[in-house]
Amino acid sequence: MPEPKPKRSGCPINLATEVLGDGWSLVVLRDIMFGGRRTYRAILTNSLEGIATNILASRLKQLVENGLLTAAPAPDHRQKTIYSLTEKAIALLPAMIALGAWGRQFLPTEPELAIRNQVLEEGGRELQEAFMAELRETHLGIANPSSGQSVAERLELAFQQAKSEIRR
Amino acid sequence: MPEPKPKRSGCPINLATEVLGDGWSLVVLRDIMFGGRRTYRAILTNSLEGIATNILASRLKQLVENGLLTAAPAPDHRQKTIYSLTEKAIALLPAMIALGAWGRQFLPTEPELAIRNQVLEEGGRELQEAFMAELRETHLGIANPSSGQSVAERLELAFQQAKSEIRR
DNA sequence: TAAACTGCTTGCGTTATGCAAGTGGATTAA
DNA sequence: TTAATCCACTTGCATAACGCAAGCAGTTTA
Repeated sequence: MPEPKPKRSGCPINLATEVLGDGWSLVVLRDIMFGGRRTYRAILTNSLEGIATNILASRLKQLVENGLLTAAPAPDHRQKTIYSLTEKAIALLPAMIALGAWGRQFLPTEPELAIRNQVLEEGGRELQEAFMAELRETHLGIANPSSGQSVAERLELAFQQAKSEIRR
Repeated sequence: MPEPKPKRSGCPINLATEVLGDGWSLVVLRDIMFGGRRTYRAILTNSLEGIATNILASRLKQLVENGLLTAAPAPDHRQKTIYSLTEKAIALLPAMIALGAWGRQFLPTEPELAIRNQVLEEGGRELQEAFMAELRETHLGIANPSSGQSVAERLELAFQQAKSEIRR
């Protein structure tokens, strides 16, 4: 059995850094959380930043080991692996939104790539909770009683609108 | 003149990761922001995680290059460098609090190291704003009209209380 | 039965990290 | 005045991580 490697310290910021403090973990989680990618191939071929195959494999493995993802074979294709967010990963949403809001304010973001984050930030705690409930339904199978247009749909719509506005 | 190196993408999460996505940047910022360290030596000798000298030097340089810190010689000691947070770094506070809250919930944090984060999270937006105003006064020289006990003092008090409670 | 798809692994060169020691200027104490 | 200490690093070197391109083995589809 793999014993947990010793932690540098018990400070929450440090521990979060030890889990997520590399160049790819948050980007992979973003693609699963906001982009709806569920497989190695889906992440790889749609990767905006061009993640390398070995890096993606190692990150997925690490995220599973750290309890942020679970892996299960696809029902229709034994070799295909479906990755699901855990509650631990879904609970990262507020931090990701805060980090994205900071990025939008201080870093040279592109509007159509920032729009999902903007919608979620402006939607406040209510919209964030609704999105987390959707993620829990999609990834954990926890029934979500909310009705009407899903947050995921709203995000996708905003993204498409932003894209078309930029093209003209 | 140093031309900016090409970004992997204009996504806010990715850009934030490119700036902060390593094992030390957030930890150094934490020590300056919450620990009140202002010099290389102060960070190094109090480092909970035992940062190496060359890594600290390279991170400080990087953080200055990325506009999160400014460096100025100390008035009493020409060789001593005082680092100050920029507005860009102070604006990271909400994200750091959110990340710390996540760490407290899902990672094996130690109570006395988590208490500052907890106080700030439970204090809500109001306390966060008050602390940011204090940081702006301390690091940017922007007058802070607020009176009474400072947030920094409250955090320190909570930390000392947590420490003494643990020792018995 | 072959082609395409699946999730990887492997080799290899480059870059980053980590440890220990050293450097050189500034300040302080005897 | 001189020695010790403080200050912010740098340097050398070993190890680990990253990044690119290619390859691989099982699965499914045409």
